[in-house]
Amino acid sequence: MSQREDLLAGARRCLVEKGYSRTTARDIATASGSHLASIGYHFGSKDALMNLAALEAQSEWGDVIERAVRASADADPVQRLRVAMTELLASLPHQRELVVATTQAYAQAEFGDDIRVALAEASRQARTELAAMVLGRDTTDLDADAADGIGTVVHAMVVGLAVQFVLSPDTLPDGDRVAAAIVELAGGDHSDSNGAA
Amino acid sequence: MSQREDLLAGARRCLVEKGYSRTTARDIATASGSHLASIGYHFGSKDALMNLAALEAQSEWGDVIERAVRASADADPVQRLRVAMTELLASLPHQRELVVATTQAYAQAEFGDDIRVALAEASRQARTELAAMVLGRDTTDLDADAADGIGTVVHAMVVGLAVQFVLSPDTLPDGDRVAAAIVELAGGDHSDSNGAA
DNA sequence: ACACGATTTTGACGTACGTACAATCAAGTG
DNA sequence: CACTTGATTGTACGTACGTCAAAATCGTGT
Repeated sequence: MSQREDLLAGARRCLVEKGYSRTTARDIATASGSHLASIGYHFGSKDALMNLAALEAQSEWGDVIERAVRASADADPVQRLRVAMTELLASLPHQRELVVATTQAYAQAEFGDDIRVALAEASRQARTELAAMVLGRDTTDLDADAADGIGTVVHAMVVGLAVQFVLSPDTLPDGDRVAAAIVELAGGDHSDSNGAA
Repeated sequence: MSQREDLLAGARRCLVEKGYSRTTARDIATASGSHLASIGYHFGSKDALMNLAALEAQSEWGDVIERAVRASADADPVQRLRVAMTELLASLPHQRELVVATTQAYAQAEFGDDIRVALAEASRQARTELAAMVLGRDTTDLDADAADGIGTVVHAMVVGLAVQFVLSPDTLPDGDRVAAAIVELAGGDHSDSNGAA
């Protein structure tokens, strides 16, 4: 394993354990077993390394979410939302580190053009893919505007639930309830709905 | 205006303009026109001041959201979701500073018990109030579990849209589309729905 | 064996950091 | 006025910071 990879891994660990603001170049060197000056050699600066590590973590989390939501595409269309929310909520505890690192990335977006542009592009792509998956159609087989709406909403749910999870991991309702809440929010006044009421 | 208040205001300005990680005690002193040593006197430490400023901003943003969503309570129940989303999205550009400061607060939650507990409590309360407002009922007149689901979903939408707004302010759909997307997501296959399709 | 580019290691430099402490000031109280 | 209490200011301490230059080491082709 090259020092470059070690440093990226160490930077991510620091991102999760100490946060962006409290991580020093020496922390990364120690956490990665590499040497302080290698940061400058491989990444130019400590901030560049941190941003890269944050982006990498965000990207990985995106992959996890994609897998989780993709599971819903196979489901009965009626159950699709419920499955997607359940999978999403179930994945959060196992991916806490990635979620924390992603919140650190979001917080840096406002102050670094590179990281903001990368996150914006990732967000755009996530919306498209999430929309396609939730609707169970191909990416190309969508009305662009409508898909953007669906993708934005699903992405907002993902990010919003992730933030709430970081703030208070034990107070999130389960997927059934979240799905039911979305239906109710949409004005779904079906007399039966579910058995939880 | 006391130096205490000046420092809080200056800390918030720095939070928005430089971010949590890049703000130094001297930045705050300069931005507030106060003296460096006053930070320790009034707040104990620079981090304590920053956390307080971040929490204050989050709380103010919560008030703004509350006002925006409350406007939907007066609306026709059928239009309620659409009004709430429109008001929410319309408020974002005017509150960009508060939104940015809030993302900074979220990013610190994992690493400071005080700020995490405060944000978790604010989140809990926001869910309850948002649920009551969106449903147009009194806070006490709700099934606790169902309200928690609704509140969680609305809160997730608020936070999720805010994050997307920070990443890319120009790519958010309007309230109509977001509301329509929620309906579609919920399986709302009404043949008419709205004119956007 | 040698050369040479890429990487790793050493060491240190200059600086900017947060905080502590004493001095000073402003108001209130007898 | 003398005294107390709280707020503000001036200053400096010790340290931890990010970065760099140069030396050492490695890898590989010849």
